[in-house]
This record gives sequence, C-alpha cells and structure tokens, in this order.
Amino acid sequence: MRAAKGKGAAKISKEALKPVDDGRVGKRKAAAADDKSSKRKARKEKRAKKDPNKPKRPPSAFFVFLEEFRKEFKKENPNVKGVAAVGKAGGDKWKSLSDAEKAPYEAKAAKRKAEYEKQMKAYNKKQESGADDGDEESERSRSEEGQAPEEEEEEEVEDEEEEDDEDDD
DNA sequence: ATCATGATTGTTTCT
DNA sequence: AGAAACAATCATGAT
Repeated sequence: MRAAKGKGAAKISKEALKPVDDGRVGKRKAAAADDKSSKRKARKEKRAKKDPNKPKRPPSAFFVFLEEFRKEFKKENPNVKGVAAVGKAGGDKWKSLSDAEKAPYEAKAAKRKAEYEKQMKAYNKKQESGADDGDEESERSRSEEGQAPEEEEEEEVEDEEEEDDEDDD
C-alpha cells in the first residue's frame, strides 16, 4: 500500500470569508472605466504589450482541474452564470482533492508547461528575427545552443502515462 | 457594441 | 526570496 506521504488532512480552515456573489454577476464596486488604456484583462495597467506570438502562461493544475470542473458545475448549475461561483466551488473542491487526485492534473499541467517552454523558445526566436519595438525585454533565455538550427513550431507530445499501481481495494 | 470585472489557486516572471 | 500579475471562464455593467 502506498501510504500517503504523510499528508494527512487538516489544513482546511478558512473559507467563506470573502466577498462573493451567490453566483450572480454584476456587483462591481466601480468599474475601472477610467483607464481605457488597458485593452482588456489586467487589473492594473502593468504589462500592456501586444505580443500576438507571445505564449500565455501554462494553466496550473488547478486550472486544468477547473476546466473540467466548470463543465460539470455548469451542467448541474445551468442557472449559475457568474464565474466567481465556479471559481469558489472549484477552489473548495480542489482543496478537497487528495494529492493522488491532483496528480493527474499536475501531470497535465506539467505537459502544458513543457509545451509552453517550447513555444516560448519559438517566440524568442521570432523576436530575434526582427522585432524590436524599442525596449524589449532583456534576453534571458538565449543559450548559445539555441541558434535556431531547426524550426519546430508544433510537436506532438507523446502521452506518457505514469503507471501508478494503486491496487488497494 | 465592446471592454472590464468578478473569483479561484498555481505558476510565471520580475525586482 | 518575495511580490505582483496573470492564466480561463461568462454573463452582466458601464461607457
């Protein structure tokens, strides 16, 4: 039996302590309509760069889990329209999952991250090609080996399932 | 009609 | 090392 890693279950304590709408959306305090500068998304106009090729951050295990959770949540709660509702419900359930259950999500997230690195590499390459608006970020990932010998844009990632023999029961 | 926001946690990135 | 931002989602509010 693969006993747990000594991770019992006693860390859930705080919950239901934040402003939340019962699933109904539309309760903003003051729309940030002041700064139209920001195109969209971005609580604060911090990084407003137009990088169409820039790969977005890979979804964390929680987000991977959320994607699936959202489907079910909406299926059983077609009336709920707010995203916050799923967010909270997902967060609650997420904490309810055990490490073993989160494992598959983490594994998937890890895959996403691996792809992200690859995409980022291609993105950096493009930036090298010809893209300087002026203040480009300092080139941090520019190993001498990445001289772009080949062009890999999308590679199929073989799914490597980890065999976890958890035969209890 | 279009953009922004609300909320969750995890990862990413910067300083 | 820590903090801040952002990743998806979806309907509604506001401009």
